[in-house]
Amino acid sequence: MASLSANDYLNKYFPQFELALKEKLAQHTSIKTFETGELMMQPGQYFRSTMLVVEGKVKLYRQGEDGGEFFMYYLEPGNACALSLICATKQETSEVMAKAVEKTTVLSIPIEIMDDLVRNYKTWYYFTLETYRNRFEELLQVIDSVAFKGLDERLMFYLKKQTEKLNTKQLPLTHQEIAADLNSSREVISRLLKKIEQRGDVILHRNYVEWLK
Amino acid sequence: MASLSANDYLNKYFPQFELALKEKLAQHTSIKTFETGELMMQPGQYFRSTMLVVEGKVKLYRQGEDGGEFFMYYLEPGNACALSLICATKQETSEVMAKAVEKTTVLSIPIEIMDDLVRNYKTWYYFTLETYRNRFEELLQVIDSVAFKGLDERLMFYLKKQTEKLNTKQLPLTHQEIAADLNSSREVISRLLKKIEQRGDVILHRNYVEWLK
DNA sequence: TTAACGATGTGACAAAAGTCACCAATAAGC
DNA sequence: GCTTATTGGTGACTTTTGTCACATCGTTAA
Repeated sequence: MASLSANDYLNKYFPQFELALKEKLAQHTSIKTFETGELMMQPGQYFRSTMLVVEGKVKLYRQGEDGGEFFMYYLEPGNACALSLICATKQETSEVMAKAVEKTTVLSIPIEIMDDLVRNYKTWYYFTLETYRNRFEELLQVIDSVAFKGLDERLMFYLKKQTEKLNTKQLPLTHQEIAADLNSSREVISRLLKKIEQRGDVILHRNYVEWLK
Repeated sequence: MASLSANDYLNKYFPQFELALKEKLAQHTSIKTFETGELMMQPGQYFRSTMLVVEGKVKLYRQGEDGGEFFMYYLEPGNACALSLICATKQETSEVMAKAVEKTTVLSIPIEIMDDLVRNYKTWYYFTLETYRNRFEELLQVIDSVAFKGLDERLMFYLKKQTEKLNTKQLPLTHQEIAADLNSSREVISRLLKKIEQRGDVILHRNYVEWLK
């Protein structure tokens, strides 16, 4: 992966930004990278900047008191972290975990210019609204699946979302990892996957699950 | 309840708004009322305006495909509907149900002036951020309780929240209503309440539950 | 007063999900 | 090669939650 400038990234992943906004951002952002597996955000942490993802993939999840995890959604190039937008502006702490699941590059925008951005750049304002809205809707979907559906349906929903986001039908997930994301147990997931395999919707392999739909 | 003007309401429930903003809003908002039980928002509906709650109480909940309900949170005087803020601006449809649980009055702000507001009134901009943030956090709490906790703990969490929001320890809720809000069944809730009563945390009465903590 | 209705209590059973114990297959390191 | 760790499969059992059937108790309306 060649090393791009902030400007290159903005043109590639944020083409909707008006020219003046891109120039402004190029001047004031710094580029940061995170290694695979690195924690980018955790409860209690303060933000001095907000982040635009431009390479890699970030997994957002909630952590329970008992240490259990609960997957919410991924951020990809072109996305911003809604929470960092809010928390940076308000100087409050975040409530979720964010982990780089691939080598990830972000543009880091200092909070000092956030006021200026939202006030003077219409495309930025719309971008933040869009971001809030999308994350809100993702959360609503998550709530739906937990509130109204059994684990079998949630598993299907999860696998479907993974194929979309990971952009492959060979999902590189162990049963243990799936169980963690859904806050369930490995045995239960194994059994449900078997059922789904017998229905013909997936084929199980070692270390990956093949989605057939 | 005496009939107040938009200006009165703004001074009472939105004192943090700068003077110029209050004047602007007073000029452009209309006052709407909803009767107890009236639906204010439902999936698929478009918004031509956003709403500031100034009297009453609004219940926001998600509706499942099978018709089941799932309570998310209440809006009270001084709150805005985060979704109407987003949806009005973006001209997209909402995804949740909102119902007035008391006679409710709102200030209705036409979308035409939203751009102006966020751009030229700093206190408005902060207010919207605060609104997003609060709703986001409430959703995260809801997710937590469903993802990590059993029905007994969720029930406790629910009752506690109700005492805070309804501002009374005599919760005017039937077991049936509680079951609906938690998307469970009446018998299960009755049994769990009995257990909680035996622990000494509540006393059960006909048509209401007394919270003792 | 009485019939009807809504709210609640409860036992019996079913279904879903979690837990425990253990085994088998594969991969990785030495 | 052998050993070990990881991954996945499975049966037996428990706990939690949902469902069904029915009883009881107040309240309300005719």
